Parts: sequence; structure tokens; C-alpha cells
Amino acid sequence: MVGIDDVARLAGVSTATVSRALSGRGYVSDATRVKVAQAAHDLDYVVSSNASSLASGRTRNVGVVVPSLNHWFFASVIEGAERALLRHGYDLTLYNLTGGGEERKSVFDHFLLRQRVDAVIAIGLELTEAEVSSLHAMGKPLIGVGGAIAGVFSLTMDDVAVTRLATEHLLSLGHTRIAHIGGGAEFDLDFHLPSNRRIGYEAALRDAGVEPDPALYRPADFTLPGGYEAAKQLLGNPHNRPTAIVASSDEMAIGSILAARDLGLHVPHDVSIVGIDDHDLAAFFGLTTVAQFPLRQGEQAVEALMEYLEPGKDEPASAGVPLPYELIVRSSTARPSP
Amino acid sequence: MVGIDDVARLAGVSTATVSRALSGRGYVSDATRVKVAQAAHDLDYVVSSNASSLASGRTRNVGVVVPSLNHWFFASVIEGAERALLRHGYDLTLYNLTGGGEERKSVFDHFLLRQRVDAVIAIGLELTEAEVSSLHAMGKPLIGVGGAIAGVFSLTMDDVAVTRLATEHLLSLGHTRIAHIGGGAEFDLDFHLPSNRRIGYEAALRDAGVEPDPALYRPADFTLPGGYEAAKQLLGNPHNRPTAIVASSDEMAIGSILAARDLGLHVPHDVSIVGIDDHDLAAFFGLTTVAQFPLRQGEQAVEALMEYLEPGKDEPASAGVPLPYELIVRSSTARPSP
DNA sequence: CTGAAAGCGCTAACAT
DNA sequence: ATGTTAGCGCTTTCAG
Repeated sequence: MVGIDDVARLAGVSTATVSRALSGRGYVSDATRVKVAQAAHDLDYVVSSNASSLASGRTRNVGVVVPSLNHWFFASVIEGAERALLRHGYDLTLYNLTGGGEERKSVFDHFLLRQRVDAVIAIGLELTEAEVSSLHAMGKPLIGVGGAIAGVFSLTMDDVAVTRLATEHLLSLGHTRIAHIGGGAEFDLDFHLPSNRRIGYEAALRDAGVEPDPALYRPADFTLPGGYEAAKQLLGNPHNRPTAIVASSDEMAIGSILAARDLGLHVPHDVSIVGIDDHDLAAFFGLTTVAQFPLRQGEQAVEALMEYLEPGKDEPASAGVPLPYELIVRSSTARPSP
Repeated sequence: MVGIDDVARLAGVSTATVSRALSGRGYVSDATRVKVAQAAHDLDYVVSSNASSLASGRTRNVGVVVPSLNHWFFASVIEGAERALLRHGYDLTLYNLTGGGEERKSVFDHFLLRQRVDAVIAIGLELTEAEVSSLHAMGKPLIGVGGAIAGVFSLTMDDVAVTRLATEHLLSLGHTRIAHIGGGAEFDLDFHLPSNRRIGYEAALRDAGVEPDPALYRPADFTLPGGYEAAKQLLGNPHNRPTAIVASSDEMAIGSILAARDLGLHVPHDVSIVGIDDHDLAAFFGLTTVAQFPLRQGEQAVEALMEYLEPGKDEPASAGVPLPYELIVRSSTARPSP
């Protein structure tokens, strides 16, 4: 194992200088900096992150907590975060809170308290007050993505605006019988995303002088099969069939498209469908949707953390910027047929 | 920060004893073990993993390298691995090699050499000889999942057997004009999975006295749109339409189902379709498939590593066990219509 | 701008 | 079964 003193010897300087030259902290003349870099390279030297962390108190590692990996949104955010962290020389350690309370507690007790990370990114997860305050007590920055956490800086879309936009698109095409497939109550515990989305949908309708019909609202679970089921009920109703559906996720929207097909209804001729996400498969299904950009959200979360973690490196303060979203019109929406 | 000597003082023993009692290594009387545990708990003590790693040389952290996160297979393997690692008290740090050469090189130079991990799990990724040998040189166990790496212990399905089974299912129903949608040549660089799968498919046909028709083979990219395209070509052929398709992934199989529908063909009446994976959506589409179990594969990879990392804890030697697979018959396959 | 030296918090011999 | 002690490899004052 080649260590810092090997480099020091080869470069003809002290270990302290090597440390400074390699980390960029403190004054080193350009000449010695080059000499040291050369020596380090020749020897294939790499710092021992443990020793470095122990001495400096910083781990250059951030913890990412997710409720599940097998979801487009979570996976995308992680991917974006990983890329950004790598760029900053940080590692990402992943904690999957799929399991119930026991596992979750163990994650918090073990890793957060084992001081393995400098900061935490919580994706799509509501942390308890105890969890949040134990992090704060340890001085670890915490940032939420995809859902506001009480008392924590979070990156969240404007959920009201997003469904409002989707609904307005439909209204502008001439639809008035517009249904909404949202998240069920069980998803409302964290973040109230379903409520907010429903609020945006209803607000758009009211602004257009249309009274929302509770029969045109269906809760589902954000999955394709869930959307399929909900749409079947909506579209199968003999008296009250909507001419358009706003689904709260692209997966549910795609499920709705399949449900329409199975009923022999043509999209968009018989029913228009719009989703939210811009999922990988949205283009394939010709789905009109409101895109959110999870990769960028992951990156943005990291940039925000770096402002705490790496003072001085004045990054553009991306922190306060609201998350972008954008209506992408494809072939699943059209004027209602007369 | 409460340290090991605080605990030692409160428990009235030496720091060495605290270390032994808490880590389980070495002899400690039950009485003192309890006393120490109590003290540690009272003080909310948690070891500093850095100090521990520095002193012991072990990090209790394994690196997982993947080509991408947003894929059912990769995400599932990671999920399984994470769960198993947590159980063993290990952390998982994630390295996404999405980017090209630069990023990949940086991952290898920085993290593997920064000795942040005790071992590496490579999922669906072929490592270069240089990468493998640099890991070996550092004494880090490496294990592959979802693809054999030259000179490395890997968990791989028997790809030949899997497509053979799928094909035999179709043959036994009476099909003879069976097409195959496999991976393109670009996927064959790593692992030769496409070749092997094709070999199994052709072997099953020949065993049944059917000569494989090259026109009934289509390469694609494992995605749903890719499978859709390929199936369109296959099923649209006026002279030579197959009565069944073996697709090398469930996503391609689902794409094929959608292609058949769009052509007005009924599944399974006009065409039978079988996939490989047992993807989350397979059941929804009624897809007959050969299941592989990626969650279990992740766990198994971890168990195999633990045999190296935690000698003495004689786990059941799961290492040599071949990966299980299982035909799951749903409603996308049937006898060919007369 | 550079060097000397004191730890960072723990583990693992080695004693006892 | 428990205590003593010497590091693990680096960072960071503090001098110079």
C-alpha cells in the first residue's frame, strides 16, 4: 500500500505539503504542487478515505434514502444525484427503506449515527420528526426530493399547477367532461401529493365554469394496472362517460390507454388522455403529458447540498429555483368528437 | 461526540473490552457484555466507522457497479443485495457507469482505489481485464451478477436452457413456426447472452425436428418499443408469419403483444408469445414467461461475498448453486389455431 | 510557503 | 476474561 509518506519522499517534501497539494486546501507553490501531483501519479497513490475522514471529520459520502428502487421516478433521481456527486468527488450510499419499521430504524441508528455520511437526500419519503431532528442534531444537512418534509428544505414540483396545466390543455381543446385518476388516500399521508393534484384539476375546471363531478374522480395506486382498473370503471359507465382523463402519473395514463382500447374506444377520438411525468414509455404510447425532470432534480439536490458542504465554491444558488415542468403534447389528446 | 472511552468509563472496563463486547470478536464474559451494551445504549454510542475501518482495515461497505438504474433487472438485483447487506451490517455504495470511458475510469481510480469498499458486485457489466486484475491486486473480492466475467465468479442463468424451455413449451403446444426476438449484436459483447439464448432456441427446434429459419430471428434492444418493432416485422410478413414468438425479455414480449394487437391479431389465438424475466407487468399482460429471480440473485451474491469477508460464519454455501428459473404459464400462449 | 508533531477514534496484538 | 499499548494513514494547527 503506497501511502502519503511515499509520495512525500519521492517529491522531496513533507506529508503535510502533500496533503495540501493534493486536497487544494492551504497554500502550496505551483512548482511543488506539480511535483507532488507527478509523484502521486507515478506511485499510483490514492488517499485512504478512512484515514482522511477520521482526521478531517468529513466523509465525502452522502446517503440517499428511498422507499423503493424499482420506480422510474426514484431510479431517475438517484441516477441524477449519482452523476452530480461523482462530479464533486463524492460517493453515494444507498438505503432502501422498503421494509417496515424495524429495517427503517436500523438504517437510522446504524448508518446515520455511524457517521458514514456528510449529508442525506431523502427521495419520496416522509421522515418522522425524530428522524429529522436526530439528523439536525448531528449537523448533517438533509434535503428532500419529490415531497416536502416538514421543516426541511425540499425540492418539490408545484403539484397544483401541474394538474391545472394538464386540465387546461384538455379544456382548451373543448372538453368539459374530464375525469381525474389520482393517488389514493394512502399516498396522501406523505406530502399530500394526491390532494394537491386534485385541487389543481378542480381549480382549472371551476375557472372554466365547469363544476367538478365527484363521480369523475378515481383513486388509484400510480401503477399501470391501477390506472387500467380505474379507467375501466370511468369509461365503462353507461351514463356518464368522460371524454377525457387526467391521470396523475404516466403509468396510470398508459393503463388508461390500454383500458380504452380494450373497451373498443379509440384514443384520442373517443377519449383524450393526459399523464404526468414523461416516463420513458410515454413517447412510445404517444402520450400527452406534463414532464417533470427527475434526473435534473437529483442533480439539483446535490448542488444544493454542496453549498453547505463545500463553502466557498460558490455554485449558482440553484436552491430556491422552483422545479420546471412542461406540457408535451403528443397524440393521446384531441378535440372531443362531436 | 460520545466515544468508546466514555462507554468504557461508564461500564467500568477498558476500551478494548468495549470493542470486543460490541463487535462480538474475542472473549468477553456475558456479564460484562451486558454491562457494556447497556452503557453504550445509555450513551447512544455508535462506533465511528472511519476509525474502526482505519484500525481494522475493513470498511463493512460493498460497492455495487451497474450500467444503469432504470431497468427492472438491475434495480431488482440491487434491492435484493441491499437488503442482504443491511442484514449483515454492511452498507452499499452505488456506482452507476452510465457514462462513457471517462466516468468509468474515474470510478475505478477513485473509489476502488480509494479503498472505500471491501468487495465489489458488478451487475450486468463486463469488466476489462485491467479492471478485474486491479481489484484482485487489492485483494477485493469481486462477483458478477447477470453475466459471466472472464476469470470471475459470477451468478448467471443458464441462458441456453432458459430459451430452450420457452421454446419447448411452444413446441409442445404444437407450434413449429416459432420466431425469436433476441438481443442485437451490440449486447453480445458482454456475456454473449443473445448468442446463448439463440442457441437454446435453435437447439429446442432441432430436437423437435424443426430446422430454424433465419428469417424468423430478429434482433432488438430488450425494450418494449424494440420488441414492438421487431414483432411488427415478423407478424406483418405476408408469406411467412410465425404462429409463436419467443422474446428474450418480458419487455420485448409485451411490445410484441401490443404489435399483434395493432395488427388485429389475437393473442394467443393467432399468435402465442412467451417472454423471459417475469417482469412486474408480466402478470398484467397475461404473459407466459420464464421467471428469473433478480431479488434473490442480489441476495445470493451477497451471501457468496460474506463467505469471503466473514470467515467462520459458515453460511450455507450458496455459491455454487445454479440460478433457478421457472416457466410460468399465463394466457399469452395456446395451441396454434388450425 | 513549508515542516514538525499532535491527534482523529478505534482495533489487535500482547500481556496478564 | 480483561487491560495496555502501539499504531491505522491522514489532516491540521502551530512554528518557522
